[in-house]
Amino acid sequence: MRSLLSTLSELVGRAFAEQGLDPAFGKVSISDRLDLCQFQCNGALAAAKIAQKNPRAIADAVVLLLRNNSVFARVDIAGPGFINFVLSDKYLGEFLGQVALDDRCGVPVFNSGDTVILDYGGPNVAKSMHVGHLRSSIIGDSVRRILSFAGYKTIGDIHLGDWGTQNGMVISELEMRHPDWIYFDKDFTGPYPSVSPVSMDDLEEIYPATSKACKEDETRLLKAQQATVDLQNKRAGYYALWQHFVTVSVLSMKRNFEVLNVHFDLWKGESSVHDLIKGMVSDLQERGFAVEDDGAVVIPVKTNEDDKKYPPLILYKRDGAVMYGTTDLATIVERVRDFNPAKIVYVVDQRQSLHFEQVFRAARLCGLVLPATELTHAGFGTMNGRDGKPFKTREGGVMKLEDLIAMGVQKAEERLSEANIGADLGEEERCDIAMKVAVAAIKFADLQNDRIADYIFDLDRLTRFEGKTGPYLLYQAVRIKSLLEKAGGVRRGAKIIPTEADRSLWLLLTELPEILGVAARNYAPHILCDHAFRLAQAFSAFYGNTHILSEPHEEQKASWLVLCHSVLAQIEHLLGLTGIDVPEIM
RNA sequence: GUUCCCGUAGCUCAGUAGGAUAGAGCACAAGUUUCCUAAACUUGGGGCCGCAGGUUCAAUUCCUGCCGGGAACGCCA
Repeated sequence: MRSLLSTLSELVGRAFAEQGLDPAFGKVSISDRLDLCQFQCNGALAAAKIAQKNPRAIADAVVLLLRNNSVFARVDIAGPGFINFVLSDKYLGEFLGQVALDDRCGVPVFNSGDTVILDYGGPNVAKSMHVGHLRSSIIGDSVRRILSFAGYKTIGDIHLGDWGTQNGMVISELEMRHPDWIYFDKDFTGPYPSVSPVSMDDLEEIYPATSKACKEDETRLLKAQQATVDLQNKRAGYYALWQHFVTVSVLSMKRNFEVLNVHFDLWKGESSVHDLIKGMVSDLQERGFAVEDDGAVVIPVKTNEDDKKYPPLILYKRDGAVMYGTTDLATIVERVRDFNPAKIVYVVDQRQSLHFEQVFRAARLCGLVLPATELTHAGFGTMNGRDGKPFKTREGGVMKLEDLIAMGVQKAEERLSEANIGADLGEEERCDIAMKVAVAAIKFADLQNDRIADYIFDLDRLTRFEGKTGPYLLYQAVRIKSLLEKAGGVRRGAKIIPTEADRSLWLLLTELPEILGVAARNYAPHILCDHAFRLAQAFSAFYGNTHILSEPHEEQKASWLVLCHSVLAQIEHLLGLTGIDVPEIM
């Protein structure tokens, strides 16, 4: 169904058109002055210059055409030419009646199925997931849900970091520790054992150790780089060992992502495109885009359109290894070939903006994508500690994701016991509720921030349950669920009667389509978080001074129950788009 | 040095293609529970929207410069 604002804008636009003005001037928005009106149109001010008329004169003419329309209870002019609208309760009630019956909460489909590929998550093989991986996963997952709801066909790809130097580091470290392993016997022809010789715990110890060693010792680093080249050339033992790293790491990742309710359609990685690289590079060399420079093969990406200085994108290092720019470019080739996407959106740390600028420029320069294909780096800011530096635990390390979640769960469990909620439930169900509360707290605390800005990671804030938090929203939703259950359900199609007590809340329910449009256009989940909170807060105020179940007038009670139902539906929908589940009780 | 991002209340942050009186949470002060879940609600104090110009009928929002903070800048990802 159409949104209220677009319907009103069209109506007002026609009034502008009748004066020979662009109907776009009729754009209606939510009022900034709710004390004066519900909706406003500022078009008369903008039109004044073009029409060479006084804005009030234009507004007067528009108002004259609209004043007797039954949609409005009031249309008037304020200040220099703002046109203010108050809807008739009859129209508002009828419109909201349709919203209440709509399973999309009144949100139209914005797009008829263009394919969008979302690249997010991107954890590295052989490293454990820490809080730093949180943002990419949950922002990306939310953007995927938003675009999917908007009508796009979405494909979420985790794009594992599985082909880089860290693998060579770990392999060479293992070779030094266990030279007798058959993986390092060049004469061994296989098959290799099916069980991994290393566990995730082993890898968590090995990677930091080898990483440190490589930083301190150049010959150690050379060894790691050589192992990387050998791996990329698929030396049998190394490749078999690497496959174990991937299996073990992916298993651990899946556990984390399941808890976070983060979903991927594809579990591809940098290594997935390895076989495409050789052909792609030689093609680019033949066409003159890729050139040799200082022993490496690069694509100069500086264009003449601007005088910005960009380093070239490196395809092959001097030692013959490929880099993530190479795999990212090849991945574009693969995605275009397999899915012909309208957009590819990368939800990756903002600090990589230069890298993506290089990759995107290279892709366009070499004609690897159609000009109309959107390539976007939807970057996100760094999680900093209180000192403004990237977050570290007190011990100086990074906090593991599992530990963070466990802290939240423990706090939620304490809360349940204190309030004696769910005492009659089984251990498993109580655990499920605590998990949902903890995940809501963590996700909401992160997602409510504008994606691009750095933000202060505060443990207390991530596990806080009061105020503008995930648990607050869950709590409001749960309260409504409980109330609806006590009321014995909602009468579908019940007449909606706006009153002083609830009108502002009803009006809030008309805003969802535009909110979603903004969130989808800007890849901005925080817009949804903010709106869900506003809804919950407005509902809570209403709930506080209105006793619904004891209302004697049946018509009024039925209208309020529709209100409760609609608020719940929208909150659940908004939370669903951020990947937050609402429990039945809490 | 070059480029990018950020600067809004004591703190953490919103402000959705420029609009009328800039909002929320936390913290602080005072209140609310014989009644639908107090993880709640109500009320209060708190702001040269970093600074200076410019564009505009209108700038927290767009442009330029400066100041302050962060980041990236060829063989890590």
